[in-house]
Amino acid sequence: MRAHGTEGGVAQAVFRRFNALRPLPDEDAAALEHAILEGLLRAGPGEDLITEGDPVDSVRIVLSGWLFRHKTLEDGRRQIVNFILPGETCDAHAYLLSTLDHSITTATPVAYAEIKRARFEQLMAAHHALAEAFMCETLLNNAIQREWIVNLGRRSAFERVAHLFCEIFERLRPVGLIDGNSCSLPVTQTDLADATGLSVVHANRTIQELRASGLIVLKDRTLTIGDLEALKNAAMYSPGYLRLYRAK
Amino acid sequence: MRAHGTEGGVAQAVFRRFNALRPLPDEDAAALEHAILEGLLRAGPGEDLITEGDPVDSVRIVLSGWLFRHKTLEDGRRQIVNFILPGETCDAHAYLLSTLDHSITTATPVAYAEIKRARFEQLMAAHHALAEAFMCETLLNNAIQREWIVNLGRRSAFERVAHLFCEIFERLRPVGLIDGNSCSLPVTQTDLADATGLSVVHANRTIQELRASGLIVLKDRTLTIGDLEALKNAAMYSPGYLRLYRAK
DNA sequence: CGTCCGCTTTAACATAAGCTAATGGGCGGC
DNA sequence: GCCGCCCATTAGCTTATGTTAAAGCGGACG
Repeated sequence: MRAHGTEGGVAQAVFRRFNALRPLPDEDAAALEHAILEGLLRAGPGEDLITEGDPVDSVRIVLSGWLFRHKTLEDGRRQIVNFILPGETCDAHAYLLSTLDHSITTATPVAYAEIKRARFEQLMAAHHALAEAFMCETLLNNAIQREWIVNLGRRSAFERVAHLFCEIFERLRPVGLIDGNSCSLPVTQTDLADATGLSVVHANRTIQELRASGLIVLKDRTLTIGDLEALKNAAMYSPGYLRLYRAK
Repeated sequence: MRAHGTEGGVAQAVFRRFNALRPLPDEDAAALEHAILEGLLRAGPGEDLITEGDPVDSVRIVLSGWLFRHKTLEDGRRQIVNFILPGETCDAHAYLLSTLDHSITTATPVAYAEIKRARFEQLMAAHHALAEAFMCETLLNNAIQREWIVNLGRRSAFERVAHLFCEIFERLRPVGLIDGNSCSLPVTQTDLADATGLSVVHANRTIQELRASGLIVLKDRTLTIGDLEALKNAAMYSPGYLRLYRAK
């Protein structure tokens, strides 16, 4: 399994992430941890956590495993709209709009915590820094989605896939899920195609191209990036939008 | 929400919009109106309100006019990431992340209100419903951006442009800016191309196609949609993500 | 009252990416 | 140990969209 570095309980990824995004006072962190421990759940791979149009009345925080948000057109065309990585929150505040406009499906086995709306709101009211941190989580998610729009609208297939790999790598870094220059990439090429707006065939061609140019190794669901700067250049990746600074 | 938005105050669009999205108690509406009136500003067309990387320390609410959010790659490729229409908020809470990850530029003359961070936070603290309403504003913006990702990733040029037109029409409706089956569309075809991830030439071809199929008339910056249902079908538009219900 | 300029439109050609289909490889079930 | 299934890969062909270039068009302005 993954070597998680320092000991830190099931919610370690969550706190590493908040630490990189917006550090929490001890007291607030403790309150959140408490709430998380109350609502631990698990899901297998390929499970729908929530489906487009479903009512939302809780907040889910991912402790381990990958999920993705996606929407599907009537005729079956599917677009993955974001990945949800360990430490990230599925739908902070989403209950305010009653229903979700997209579906969330697990890519791997997932451990997560479910906090009911009332409990969550009580927590936010009592802990201002926590409320701000979750707000930041939502804003960051927003920023990532904007970058995806740029990716789909203005980057070539090659750049798109390269960009996605850079982003995932940088998002896994603060939660301690990269190992040297490698990280796990537990999704199929079909998923990558649906995330980059490409056909599976072309996604595969593009990955071959990335391999051929020596920028990546992708084998056994493990991504290795020899020269991250080179990959970022190839992707026209401009740092900053992720705002995950204080990471160690 | 009695007097606010019903008569022609400057902030009418704002209150109509909140009324459709998440109605405000009179008291909260009054407090917001007060804050808006304190910070009235204007900008000409083609002005950058804020540029990628700039620090943010206020919230801007658009009273009239169009703007767009955009990001530009090093080599000049530009992607419009969203339009900001009358009644919408530029960057609620964005100050939490210190700087903005994209630029905001006016497409037309714009009237807006600027509320300083401290003032805004004080307002949110004192008026819970207002805080929730702005939260909804952010969430809705998020939902729109997800739909744009689907648009760019999985819809054809024809569907994309059709979809954008449907969305704009539906977003203008609750603020009272549609007139029968027409609305203003004060942007160039270059802008439409940058919003749909197309080249200008192809955007133009696509608009011709939409005209030829009788779905739209676009002339003098005015968009007319003869049969909105037909256009929605052509666009594979699925309602719901906008959540602008209670509109009259 | 002509010229410049920004925007739209058209044309001709180039190419990135889609589609269909077939093959191969690994792995679990029987 | 063989079968079937999911996933990755390759090939061959089609097409949607990009690119470059040039022309039309109306308004602003001197």
